[in-house]
Amino acid sequence: MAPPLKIVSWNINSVRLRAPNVETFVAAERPDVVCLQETKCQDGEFPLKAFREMGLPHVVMRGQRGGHAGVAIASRLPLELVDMPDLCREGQARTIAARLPSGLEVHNIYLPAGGDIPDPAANEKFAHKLDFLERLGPGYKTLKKGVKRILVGDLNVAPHENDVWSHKQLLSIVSHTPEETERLEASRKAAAFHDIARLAVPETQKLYTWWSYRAADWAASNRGRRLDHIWANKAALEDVKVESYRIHLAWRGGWKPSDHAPLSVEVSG
DNA sequence: ATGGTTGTTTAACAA
Repeated sequence: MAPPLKIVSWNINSVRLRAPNVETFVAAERPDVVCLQETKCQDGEFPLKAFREMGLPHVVMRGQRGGHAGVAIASRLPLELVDMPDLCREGQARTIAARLPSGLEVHNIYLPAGGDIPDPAANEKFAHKLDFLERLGPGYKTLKKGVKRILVGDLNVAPHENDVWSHKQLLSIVSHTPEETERLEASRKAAAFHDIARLAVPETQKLYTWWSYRAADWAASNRGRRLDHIWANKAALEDVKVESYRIHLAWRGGWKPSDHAPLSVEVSG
């Protein structure tokens, strides 16, 4: 039987600065596919050589000018770009998808953070975030059925009560408002995706993937949020078995860490 | 209740 396929999602917050972090992570965890968000570099600036040396020579990427956003998929196996739904009305570099030799599609999304004020009338960035969330469900509904798809990324929404350190205190904080959490769940269900984290870990258990840089001691205060996600559709779950789901906390610490920890899922079959 | 940090690109902006 073939060994499991290990897929990672990581908001790296500048891939040029943190290529060494990716390198130590890849050496320790040996993932087959690494999906990155907030690469913050244009395509010509991507550290391809470092990824080749990590054993991830196949890279598809989408960067933009100005040092914002940017997504990439790096893989041990060959990748073939596939079309994605049009989710970003601003045309930013927030989505990329590729097909593996097995036919499994990996979709990588960096959803807008949405600014600080949770009011679409007062905050254009929040309006954009809600629009992106609303496009997600219908966008995926139009894609061909029966294709195995795994969707990963920094979706910048913590949907459940135990996806944040304090449900009550975060209800009016962007990332956990009902406007966002309801849209995310509605879109996920409309697109027939399953939330791998909550298949693997009961909803009663706290799960975080992001901790603010602004805390004096992020681990001690542990005021985290689960902003990063791994979803799988029915076709994928019928074909493969989820062997593990992990949040790699160690990489939130160490040398110049991203404010997001990497997530991994192993699928076999 | 407020401010706290980081990265990119150059004083401001996004997160």
